[in-house]
Amino acid sequence: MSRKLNIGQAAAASGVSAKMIRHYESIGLIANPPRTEAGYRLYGDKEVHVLRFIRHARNLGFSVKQLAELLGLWMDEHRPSSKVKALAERHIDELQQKIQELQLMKAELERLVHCCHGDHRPDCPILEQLAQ
Amino acid sequence: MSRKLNIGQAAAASGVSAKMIRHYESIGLIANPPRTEAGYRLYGDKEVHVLRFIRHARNLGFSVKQLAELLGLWMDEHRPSSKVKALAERHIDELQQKIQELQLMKAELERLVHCCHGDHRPDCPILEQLAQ
DNA sequence: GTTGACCTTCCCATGATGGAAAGGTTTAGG
DNA sequence: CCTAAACCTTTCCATCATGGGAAGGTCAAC
Repeated sequence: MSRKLNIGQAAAASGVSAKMIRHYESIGLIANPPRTEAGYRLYGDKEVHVLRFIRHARNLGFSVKQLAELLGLWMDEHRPSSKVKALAERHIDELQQKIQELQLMKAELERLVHCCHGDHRPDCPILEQLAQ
Repeated sequence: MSRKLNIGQAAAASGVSAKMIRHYESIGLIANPPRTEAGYRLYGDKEVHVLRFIRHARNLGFSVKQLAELLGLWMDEHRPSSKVKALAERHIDELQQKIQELQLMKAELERLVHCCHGDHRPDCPILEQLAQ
């Protein structure tokens, strides 16, 4: 009883914008869906399921490239879960590296901000440090 | 005694790539430098100083837009340091928000990874969670 | 039967950075 | 003095994920 949805309805049902659905199709991440006679894309439950999977992975910060791998593993009945785990661990490492970068920036900025009076006078250790 | 540098030398002296120096010029972040008869850009100590300032600010994660503000304040003899401090604090907040986002992703991923056996079998809580 | 809300494709923009092509200049070595 | 290497110039294209908008076709409701 799963009647087909057009792209707007599929977007609403999956949380992926229509714009991005078309984009994912154009880069080959998802299959070309069937069309109506007028050319409207039609999505069934299965396609919406894939789109939701994509949204969840994107929410966890996976790149589209990693997404392609994840989708491949998801579709593969014979995947070893070790591959999925390794992929996720690689991503965790990337996230950690990014977090650390940002934390270093933040710590340095906080140090500078604590040194700055922040009043009407022009003297400012922040600018001085940037100018070195 | 500050002889003029061409763009490659200015890049080496400031740590900003020649490519980016031209880019900053094209978007109006820095002034158009004088040129030789052949059209080569020429940079003096002052310009290199500005470029170093830019690099330091970029290293702290300031956007080019914020950079324009920072440069304006740096040049302004009558700036109130409160403005610089406010700008920096705004940036700290942005960094913190980004850090938190990434930390949430990482925490969720770690939770999933800990549930996954990571062996030759296909069963994988990570994929199951993504598929929901 | 018209209007509004969809859909289609195509092009452009973001932000910071790099690559490469096609052509001119300068410099060092022979 | 000539040539080759190492510069410089501009212009275009690419990244990555996303959105905006235009121009035009379609569908549903009143």
